[in-house]
Amino acid sequence: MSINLGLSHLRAVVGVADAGSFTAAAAHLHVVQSSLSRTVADAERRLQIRLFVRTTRSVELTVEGREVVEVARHMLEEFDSGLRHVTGYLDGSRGTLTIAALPALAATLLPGLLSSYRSTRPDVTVRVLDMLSTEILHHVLAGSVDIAVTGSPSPHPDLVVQPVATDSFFCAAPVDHRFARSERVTWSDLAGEAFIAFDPATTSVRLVVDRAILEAGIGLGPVLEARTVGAVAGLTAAGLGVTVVPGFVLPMIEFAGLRHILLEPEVQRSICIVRHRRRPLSPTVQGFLDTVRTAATSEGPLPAGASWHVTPPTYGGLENV
Amino acid sequence: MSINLGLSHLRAVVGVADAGSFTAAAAHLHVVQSSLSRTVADAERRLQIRLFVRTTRSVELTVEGREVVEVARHMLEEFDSGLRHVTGYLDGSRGTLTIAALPALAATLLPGLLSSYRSTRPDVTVRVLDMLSTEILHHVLAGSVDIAVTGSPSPHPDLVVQPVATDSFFCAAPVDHRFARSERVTWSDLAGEAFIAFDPATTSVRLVVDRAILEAGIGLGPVLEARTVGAVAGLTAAGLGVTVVPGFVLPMIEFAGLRHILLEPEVQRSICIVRHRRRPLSPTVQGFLDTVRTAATSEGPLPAGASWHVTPPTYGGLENV
DNA sequence: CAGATTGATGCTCACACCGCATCAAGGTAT
DNA sequence: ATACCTTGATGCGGTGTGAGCATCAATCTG
Repeated sequence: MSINLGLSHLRAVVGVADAGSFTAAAAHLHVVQSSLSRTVADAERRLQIRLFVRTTRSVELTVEGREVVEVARHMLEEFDSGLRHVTGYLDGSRGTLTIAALPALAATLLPGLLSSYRSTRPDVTVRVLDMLSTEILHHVLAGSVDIAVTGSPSPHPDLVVQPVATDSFFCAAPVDHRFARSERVTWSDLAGEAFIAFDPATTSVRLVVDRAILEAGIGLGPVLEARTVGAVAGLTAAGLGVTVVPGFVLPMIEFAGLRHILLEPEVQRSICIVRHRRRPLSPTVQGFLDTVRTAATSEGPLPAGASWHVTPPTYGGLENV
Repeated sequence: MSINLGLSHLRAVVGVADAGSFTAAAAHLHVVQSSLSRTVADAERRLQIRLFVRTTRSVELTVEGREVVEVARHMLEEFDSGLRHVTGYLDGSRGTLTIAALPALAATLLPGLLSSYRSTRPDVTVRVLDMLSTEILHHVLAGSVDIAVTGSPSPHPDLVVQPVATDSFFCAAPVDHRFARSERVTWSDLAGEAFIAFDPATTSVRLVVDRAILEAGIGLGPVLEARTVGAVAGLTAAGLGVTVVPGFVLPMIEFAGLRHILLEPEVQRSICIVRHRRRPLSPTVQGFLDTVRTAATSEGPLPAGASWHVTPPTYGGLENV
């Protein structure tokens, strides 16, 4: 005989737990305080347990309350994400496609793909949200985007990942730098070099670069950090150091007149399409995936150092996106 | 602007999809048909999409309906299991402990543990549900049991698995069989032997045995299948063949007066405690886990071929149950 | 063609939920 | 110390959702 709790009970309990106050939670949930008070009391009555200890001045979770809230929060997240998956899918059926992508990919890889896609489905409204890689995965999991295009995503049981391209890392240096005249540059050559790095909090590139530096067993010279591609390119062009960027970023730093040299040993990241395992594939999404596959097999143009990951013609064994 | 669907809508839609009929689904959901008809229509109105094509004689899912139902089903499963986790946890706080276990473990391993547990918490009501290994994991995932004791469970992201013991496999033979006089028996020795096997549909032991036989690269003689330990032991004692059982089953076949010999190379299965990652640990569950740890470290008595998996005193790196 | 069964619809009613007003209790400020 | 403010709880009235009952049109069956 399971206890009958509704969604409103869960939202009320989690809301109060998060806000730490009935009044604040009520405002946040767009109901009046009295209603919320009743709903929480009702939940406690149904569970036959006290979830909060209230004094007239403060609200605190009980031990049991803390556990219940954790489970309830997960239930609500699952419910809401399910709802978003459904509405997103239905929007897709009505002609909307929402894609999350890394800024560099949104600027270089996506335009060509979307141009091809537009020619096959001119009626579809496409939204591109450029954001950081961790944010991207959250959006896919939460169901607020149809698919995502990102680099080497961390595995997750609810995510289906399909590599579509690989992207090599280059050293970019000002034209008067000694690297600009050399035929080849290795990671070890970066030892002691003044370096312009991406902000680790905002770009996933930094992670890969740090790791490669670590594996080369060297130390950099003075490091200068910047958040945007433009700033990094500008600082590099000004002679403040060299930098390392993936191939898909090269077109975006062209303006600065830098020279780029493939770093050896070659370090690659894979560019992947990520979608939620349980999100139904709407016609618009399916169409986009078809476009990507066509582009990959026909080897459409890509920036230097990047290449399509050609999907085998038969999908046996491989998870079909 | 997300669409506002309630649990009742989801239950109605999934119910109709499963029953294939409004009337049947209404009966199953304990509402009248008219109410269900309205609820589904309301869900379709809110989603602005047709989920079912109805003739007056049949109901069929649309393409979109099929996708929506799949997501909705998952949402309901998640919701209901969350509810069961909460109520199960609260029951635990009130003094109830529900354990799922393989029949052999419920008969041999659990009694001693529960006896110790009873001495520390005499007020707790303990329920033991013995069932097959696949069923066991379903119950843990669905939240209908606190924990489970089973052998080598398949990994699952929502399951926390803690090995507590290992169990070796023995060949059991009638006293007048040649194996009964031999010092050692290898898996290869089983080649061509008449064999009493467990029904593969009802016991997980069969899987392990089949695999070991396969790896030994031999074929058995005539195979006789039975479903219960008693039947297997009886058939073996009657001279109809030899059998292979794990150590925890040995006490249960003692009555038949069989001889058992450790099979070489030694094949083991690990006996594990399994719990749901998000299920809060009630005092009763925590107490039982403490009892198990105490029994393991004090090396309490076990059947032949079985040994405790002593948990390292520090839990660094290991997932603490 | 008559009867049975299907899902949809008009009607009524009950209950849950919401908002407003108010209260008691416990902090805060002068 | 006392007046004031903020907190959560509660009495009350209104409303909307959802349930059940009765019935209908459409269709299948014999």
